[in-house]
Amino acid sequence: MTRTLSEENYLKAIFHLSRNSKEKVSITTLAAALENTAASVISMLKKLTAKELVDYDKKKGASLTTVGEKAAIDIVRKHRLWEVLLAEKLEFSWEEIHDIAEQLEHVHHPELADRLDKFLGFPQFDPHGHPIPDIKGNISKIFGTLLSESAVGVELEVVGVKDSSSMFLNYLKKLDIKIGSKLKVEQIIDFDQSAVIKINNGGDISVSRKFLESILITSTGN
Amino acid sequence: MTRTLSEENYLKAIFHLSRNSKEKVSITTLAAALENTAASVISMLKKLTAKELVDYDKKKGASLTTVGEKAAIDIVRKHRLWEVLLAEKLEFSWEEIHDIAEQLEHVHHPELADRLDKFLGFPQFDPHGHPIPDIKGNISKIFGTLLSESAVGVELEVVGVKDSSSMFLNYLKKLDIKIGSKLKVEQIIDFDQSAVIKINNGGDISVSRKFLESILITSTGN
DNA sequence: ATATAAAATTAGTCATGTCTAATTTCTATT
DNA sequence: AATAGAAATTAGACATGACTAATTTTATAT
Ligand SMILES: [Mn+2]
Ligand SMILES: [Mn+2]
Ligand SMILES: [Mn+2]
Ligand SMILES: [Mn+2]
Repeated sequence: MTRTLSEENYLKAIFHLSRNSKEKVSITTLAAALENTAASVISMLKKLTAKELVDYDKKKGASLTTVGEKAAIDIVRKHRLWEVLLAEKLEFSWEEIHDIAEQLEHVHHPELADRLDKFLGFPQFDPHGHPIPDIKGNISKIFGTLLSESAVGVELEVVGVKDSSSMFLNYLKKLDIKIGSKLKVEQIIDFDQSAVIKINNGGDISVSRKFLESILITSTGN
Repeated sequence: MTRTLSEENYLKAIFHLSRNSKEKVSITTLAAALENTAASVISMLKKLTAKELVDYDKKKGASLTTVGEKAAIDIVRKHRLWEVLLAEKLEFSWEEIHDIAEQLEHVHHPELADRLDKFLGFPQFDPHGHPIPDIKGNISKIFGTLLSESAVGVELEVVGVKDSSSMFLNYLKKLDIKIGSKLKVEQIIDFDQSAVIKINNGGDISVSRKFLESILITSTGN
């Protein structure tokens, strides 16, 4: 009953996608997330359904069974713990760790996650600000809200990113934005929902709606 | 030009097998080492030959090209560095680390080995006493000689194992033999080349020839 | 030199996981 | 209700890396 790399990636994708919208995940959505075709997704979902890791066919869309969700959370836990090790111990930067963790998350050993967890001092969040499931699979609420939901003029602090791709993180690096950076939304452009923001009380720059939806912040009073 | 897990395991197997005997490796030998059939080995060797990682067909047997050897050493380096991390940082024991490292060695990132190396303080040997290739691919001579080559009555110290399988290491654990343990060969049985040995100046036990060929020792004077 | 055994090779099959190209089934909109 | 477009599904192909069952080649012993 050991899972293949592909199976694990499907489970994780379903987990993340149904986490946001809370609903069942469509073939099309999964296909886009995994960069596979709909045909491939369907055949894998059949396989996962047979293994009782996924509920499908019912209406439209897939969801994880209890066992499937447990497996997915385990992968996410490993992924985020490895990211902490890569960043804190091996001195990899924000934009490098995700792709390496994407490989490390598939290393199997019953005790590995727990040993890592202990060695790292039971971290609560990974370097991108995402909560690390604990040994029992409990996940704390995500910390912070999307920058896109912030009011204009309020002093904000970056607590995480929604998108961990190296493309996005390299962009942030160029803008000198990291966890702890100060942001302020100066204005929203009605036309396309883009915005002008101020970074670390420095100069103003213009960013897209997509950008605003990829950063997690908290308000720091004011 | 990224290598698959299978390709990497073949390269590593050829490397280890040609290291001992210094000669080209036969299909049969490789098949046994990889627990695959001869037919499978041949088709993979053709593939690796086409990729110019292996020289084959010539006479009988396979050997690594310069590029292939570089790749193999890189995998061995990662394997052993990960073993050090698993043992020293994550507190895994002798017999657990090899199988996990077998997975970790296939994680790809150009800087990963070097970062690990630095974090671990540039270890020279892995927890089984095997030399870790340095950043340039240089490998120190293996430390110690086989227990099977020791004279009777000489005080010896365990410096490593030749066989890192959990089956063998669990056996050693039961015998309370680890790196640093004291051994003495009391007598060799002519009939089957088995031996009676003394462990840590304790009781005598009888072990097979295969056992004697799986332990690396140094003489400690006397 | 010849028979026998071992080793290498070829041919064909299979499981996985992907794809493309139909085809079918929904969903909207008029 | 009819119909265009989107989403899901099916059918068939393909790459990878294994396998089994011949067959051929090579080595060894008489
Ligand atoms: Mn990540
Ligand atoms: Mn992954
Ligand atoms: Mn090992
Ligand atoms: Mn391996």
